[in-house]
Amino acid sequence: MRKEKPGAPTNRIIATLPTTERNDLRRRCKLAELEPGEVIAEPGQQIRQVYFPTSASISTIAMVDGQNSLEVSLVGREGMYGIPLALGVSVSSWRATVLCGGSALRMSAEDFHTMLNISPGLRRVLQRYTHVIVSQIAQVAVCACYHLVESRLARWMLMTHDRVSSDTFHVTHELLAEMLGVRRAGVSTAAGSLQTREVISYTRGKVTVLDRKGLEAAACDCYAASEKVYASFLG
Amino acid sequence: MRKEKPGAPTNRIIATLPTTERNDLRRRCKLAELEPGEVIAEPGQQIRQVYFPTSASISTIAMVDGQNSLEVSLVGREGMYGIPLALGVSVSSWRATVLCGGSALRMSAEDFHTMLNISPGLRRVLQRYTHVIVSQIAQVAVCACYHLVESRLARWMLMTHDRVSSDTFHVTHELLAEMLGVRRAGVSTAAGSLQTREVISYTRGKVTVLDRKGLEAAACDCYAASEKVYASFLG
DNA sequence: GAGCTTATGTACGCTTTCGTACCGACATTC
DNA sequence: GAATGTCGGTACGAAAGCGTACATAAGCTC
Repeated sequence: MRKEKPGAPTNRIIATLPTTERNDLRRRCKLAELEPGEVIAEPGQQIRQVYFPTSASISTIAMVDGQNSLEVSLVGREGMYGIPLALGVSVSSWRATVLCGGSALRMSAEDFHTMLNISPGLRRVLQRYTHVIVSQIAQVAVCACYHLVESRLARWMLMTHDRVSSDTFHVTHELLAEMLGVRRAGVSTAAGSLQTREVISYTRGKVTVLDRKGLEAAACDCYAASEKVYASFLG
Repeated sequence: MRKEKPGAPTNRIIATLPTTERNDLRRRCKLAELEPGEVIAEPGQQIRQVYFPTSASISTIAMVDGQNSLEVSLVGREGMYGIPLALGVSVSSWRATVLCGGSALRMSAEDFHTMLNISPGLRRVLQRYTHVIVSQIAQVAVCACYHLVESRLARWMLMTHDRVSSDTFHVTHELLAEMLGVRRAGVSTAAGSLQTREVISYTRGKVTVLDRKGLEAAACDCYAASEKVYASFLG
């Protein structure tokens, strides 16, 4: 395992662990460089690895009726991909893909089970993280049901902005449409509106957040609600 | 505790436990009669009791923007209300109300924690049940995003039909509208269409399922998907 | 720098649902 | 059996988003 430089990005789940358990876990991890678009899991397939992103972000997307889709959760360095394994389930319900490339600590399913057995701290933090994920998925449901595309887009931008620590990231309208469960043309219109107000700039898949406050104003309350849940249970 | 008659309705979570653990759990439960409309939990409040319905059904509803709402899960005798406690979280994110009156086994939060400590079988089945709930909430999100009111209504009817073992149950259009996240008038139209086709009959809050197959045909694939998840992990 | 691919902007008519309102039917209470 | 409250059917224009299509523009390959 490569040694991280001091001040290097860390995963916040791992950061909560007591030193011994953290070292046990790190020893079983490999540092992986994830490429955007890389598929980590497909619905119905076995989950063979868990991921603790340190700078990458991973999107989990439910597939619907063979053609539609909806992002149900977004994992950055605040979380982990592989929760079903912690619940005694080894198959993935959803597709998981790398959204923003970057690094992540990766561990085999076997080592993960070993860690769950020997690390009470890991069990505890993952229980709470599961609760956060449940809340977030419910928030996705509510948001998809009630809020306008533009607000939902702003929320998505904010969540990604929090998860990758850069004002710039890559994602096309096409991909956003798949995640938000709307038409590509709908994303273009909403993004155009945010651009006109100089809240973001957008060129060929490269988004830059220009005005974070403006973005927060454009988003629905779902963003604040989600952040509050995270802060309460994992802050 | 009242003794149940042989053949009396049982809770399916409890039914999976080995005899000793099941008896331990039963000893800590009281049989409660739940009235329709009774509020079991409010968002932000402590969860003081967990419920294992044996014939009642409990609806958990996320509140949005102070006026709107959406049902995120439906608990009948196949499940339990109180999952957050098993994840180390003691406050409820959602409102929980009794939908169809009936009986449930009720246990205090303290006893529930004791049971989690002494019963590996309970821990295991509740982990799997948590996974099922996560999948169902994601299905709600997808369904709210993509499917028509009439299909969603049919799905809801099917899920309730499965959970209370009777072809007749009580629920007003008003309440259905709150659960599906649509207008009351929208529910009336959709229900009217199902009535015209003699799939259900509806009079002043009393629904009767006349044609189960017809209802399945009217529902979206979300129903089948949810049932499949349940069968795989708790069947 | 020509040609191709990918990404974005924009337009059109159509469908669904929304917000709101009103009315009739039924149930309960006095 | 009259009054009151609840429940359900229906109507209307307005809004949002859909499916689709086409054009422009930016990057990539050769």
